[in-house]
Amino acid sequence: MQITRQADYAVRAVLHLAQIKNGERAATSTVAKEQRIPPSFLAKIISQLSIAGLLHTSRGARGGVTLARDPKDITLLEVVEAIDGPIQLNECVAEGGVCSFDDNCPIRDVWCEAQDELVARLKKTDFAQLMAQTA
Amino acid sequence: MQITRQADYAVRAVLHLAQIKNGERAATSTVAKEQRIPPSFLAKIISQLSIAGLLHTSRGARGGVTLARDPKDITLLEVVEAIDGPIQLNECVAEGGVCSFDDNCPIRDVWCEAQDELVARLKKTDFAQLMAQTA
DNA sequence: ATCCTATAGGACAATAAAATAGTGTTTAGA
DNA sequence: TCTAAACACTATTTTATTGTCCTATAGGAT
Repeated sequence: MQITRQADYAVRAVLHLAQIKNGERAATSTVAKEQRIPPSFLAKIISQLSIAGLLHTSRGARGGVTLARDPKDITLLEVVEAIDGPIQLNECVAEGGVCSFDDNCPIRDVWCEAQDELVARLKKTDFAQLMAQTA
Repeated sequence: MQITRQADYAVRAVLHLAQIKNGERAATSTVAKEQRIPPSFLAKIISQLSIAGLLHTSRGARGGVTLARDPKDITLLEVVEAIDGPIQLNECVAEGGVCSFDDNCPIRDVWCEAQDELVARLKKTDFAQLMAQTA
């Protein structure tokens, strides 16, 4: 019942990028150092975030990473789900509906509700808000 | 970001016991069969729930398991935490405060809030409520 | 007393997932 | 063209999860 280290790193990395003025590029290695993330681990995370369309990367000398959108248009939920996949508090709470019990299983219901609440909260939290709190 | 199978099994087992009239004892093997839980796995789960004080066990012939309290006095949170340990959405959200960053880390804050909300919901859900929904 | 049944609990196996390291390739700016 | 940086793999290490199995032990019932 915890997000992975990867997702936490991803959130910190995105917040770091959001805090750079003028949307300048930052090297993965720099982000890694400042956020204390194992560099080669962060590389993979950056890659996934890029595939998810959350940030742009550019290769070559003076290359680096930037946010693909305005911080206020990136939600915590997007970043977490890009890394950890969709949030699912219990196995039976899935699209396919793998629950082998009743359709009106009370256990499934309560997890669905709790999950919806959590997802809603993460969805309404964007990175502009997170930045504001630091200052 | 998911409760373990163990915790899910525990919840189903407790709900099963709650549904037995007159608080009669049920054998672990019976519960296992009806809830489709691997029997020897359930034995260990039952043991943990017993240590946590959520249910009473009695050995010997015609022994079995009963709830230690009224279903309405057992919360979903208690059962889940008895098995999975305290709910912690992110590593930095812990008692010791292992977060190596600022005290006012915005990331930590948002996870704390989301976690509090989730915990509150699980705490206010008791097994009498869950039973009511089945009927 | 002595069966018989059911919990208690430890050892251990099989996956699975998470976290990290490493290595070479490709790209593009200076 | 040299170099810095992302990219794409692969491998390794560690830890958690999900079980199984086996033996001990307690306690009713006869």
